[in-house]
Amino acid sequence: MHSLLLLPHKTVQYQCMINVSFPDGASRQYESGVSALDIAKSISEGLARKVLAASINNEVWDATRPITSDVALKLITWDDADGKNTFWHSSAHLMAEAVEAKYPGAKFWVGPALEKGFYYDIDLGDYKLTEDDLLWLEKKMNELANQKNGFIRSSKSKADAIAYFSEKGDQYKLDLLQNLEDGSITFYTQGGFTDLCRGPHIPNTGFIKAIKLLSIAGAYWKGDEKNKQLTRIYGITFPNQKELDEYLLMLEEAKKRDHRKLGKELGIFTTNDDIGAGLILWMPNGTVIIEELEKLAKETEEEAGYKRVVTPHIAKENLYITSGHLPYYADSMFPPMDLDGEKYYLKAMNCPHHHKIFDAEPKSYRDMPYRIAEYGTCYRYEQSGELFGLMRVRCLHMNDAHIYCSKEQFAQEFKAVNDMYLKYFKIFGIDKYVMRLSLHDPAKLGEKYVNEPELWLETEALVRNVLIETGVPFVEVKGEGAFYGPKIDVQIYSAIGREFTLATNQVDFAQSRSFKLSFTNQHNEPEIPLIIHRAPLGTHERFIGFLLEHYAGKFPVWLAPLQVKILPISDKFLDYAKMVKATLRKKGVRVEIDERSEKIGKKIRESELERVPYMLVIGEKEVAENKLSIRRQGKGDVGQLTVEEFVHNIVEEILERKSGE
RNA sequence: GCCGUUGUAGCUCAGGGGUAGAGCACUUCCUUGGUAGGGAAGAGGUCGUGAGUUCGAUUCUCACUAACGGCUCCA
Repeated sequence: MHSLLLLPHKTVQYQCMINVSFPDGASRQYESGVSALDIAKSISEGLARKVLAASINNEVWDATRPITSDVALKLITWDDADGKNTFWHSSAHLMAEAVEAKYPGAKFWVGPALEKGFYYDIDLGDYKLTEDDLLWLEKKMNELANQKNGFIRSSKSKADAIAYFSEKGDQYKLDLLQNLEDGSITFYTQGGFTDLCRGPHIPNTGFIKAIKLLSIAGAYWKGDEKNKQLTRIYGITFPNQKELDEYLLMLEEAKKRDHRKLGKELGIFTTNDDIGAGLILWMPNGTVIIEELEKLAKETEEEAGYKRVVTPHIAKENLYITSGHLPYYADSMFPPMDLDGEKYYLKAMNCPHHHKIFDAEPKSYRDMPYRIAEYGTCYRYEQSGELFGLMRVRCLHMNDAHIYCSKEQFAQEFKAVNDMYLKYFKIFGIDKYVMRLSLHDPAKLGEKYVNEPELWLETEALVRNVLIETGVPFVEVKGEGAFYGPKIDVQIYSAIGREFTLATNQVDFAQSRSFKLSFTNQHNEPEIPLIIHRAPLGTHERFIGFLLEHYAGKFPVWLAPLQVKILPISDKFLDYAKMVKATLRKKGVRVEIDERSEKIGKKIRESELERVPYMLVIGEKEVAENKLSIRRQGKGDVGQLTVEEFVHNIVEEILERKSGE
């Protein structure tokens, strides 16, 4: 279809040959003006059918774009990230074409590819898009895809482009054009739709074989909430129906381990309209997990030389003026209670309270590092639309601690904290996370970040070094630091793919000064301490939300709300069951008996669904042999043990906090 | 907070201008059964809250509230 010989304008280039080298080191000669797709065809038709784009000297190009100089070429298919990217971005154009067909006059902002799928932000005027419209659009997209329309690239001068969109009255594309340089402006047309676009695109729409439009959302133009809200349509496409089906199935599976669903099913937490949005009621099963986590934290922190403190949930306004939180975060705090002319705030963080404890008694270098820890209850007035299950709430219990140390002690202390994180992650088997070194944004000094450019750079270097020494891979992100210093954030993803900070380890070079904190050093001089804010287990809310999804509700034995369920086959064996229960209870094991007169099959089914790690089946045989039939959740019958053996095993499993896998 | 969707029994959901239904769970009875649902009967709902339209609203309209999908935000 795109045979070189059928393109007469290329005949002038016939004499000129170019050298194309391939990833395997081979190279071949082609006529100048050849496209990557032509080259693929010259290798095999089958390959050509799979080529979505091409990497030309490490730049992704349209597979159909003529190549006129010596290049290093790599053909890009669906198996490459760039291939999917090109495919999904092209799908966004296809969707835009369908949208324009239904709503002539729709104005388009941007339509990028995502990690999974794509979206397009569109101004539909007063029209409100419905779910039914999505079905119509899907159908239209399939129809347009079947037309196998090529994505045709063309260049335009900036003046022409401006004229084109001025006539269309498209202020969005005109805005995009402002930042583009003349000579680099390209348009792509497929079928009846033309869009300003840098590309690249797949050869034609026919590659898109399976289409699903997922959701409609509002999105502020340019991500600024002061701007108009555009309509955003999310979708995903695949080169075949099978992959789409698999993807949709995977989405459904992910929803099954959503912590909100599991939290309800397993009796972990609830909320109530009369109490308020984002205010979590921990039910008995959730409370067991909270207490186990606190036990772990207390043991770990005690061993690491922390002392525990307890502080009230409210404080006077002046505290937050001193801390500097109020000007930055007043909107995120519950409004103050005004009492006798004095304003009291619910605390949104524990730091200022802890600073006052540090300051309560004079400190010398002998007291340093001074480490104080608290599972502190904080209240944050998150905007209503931001609340999300356990992950984003208005009352949270933070695994907080503050370490006050000298500059010399800092690196060691910071590293010890980092090591504590890694220790925890090993216990929980957490491996899918990203360590993020969150830095300040120099452009926002004095606005979002305390105006101490040198201290920023100095502490950022200290933190970076700790990360390098630890050997954990990390990414650096500007503009994510706290207002008082850089930090390491541990980023995780919820079952439905949302990103959250699970834990955080922060440096603070500012608040010591605000609070006039100091200690007397070896030279009998006052010295300002550095402060480390750390929360390796984050908050109970977010951490347990994460754990629910991480374990899909199947907690390891030490965390499981109910660890053992005894299932007598009939009530004739209740006495033996009660004896076993008492033995386990004495060892601190959380155990219950299912005394109902139900069949064993039903008792097993329900215990399995409750995710009880161990089920003990007791019948005539067990009583006669003084044994237990053990069933492990998810694994079925695992054989018989004596009561003593089982107790020994489970106690060890709990004490060592074994992962159970 | 913004855009959109939703709110019916403890849970999952059907229904619809004439005050409501299923399955599971629950209670009682029968059943005493060996590794993922034994049988029967019963009880349970101001249809999220408030107002409006109507002879009549759970159903239509509006406001509020909460949840959900996003955006923005996230100490």
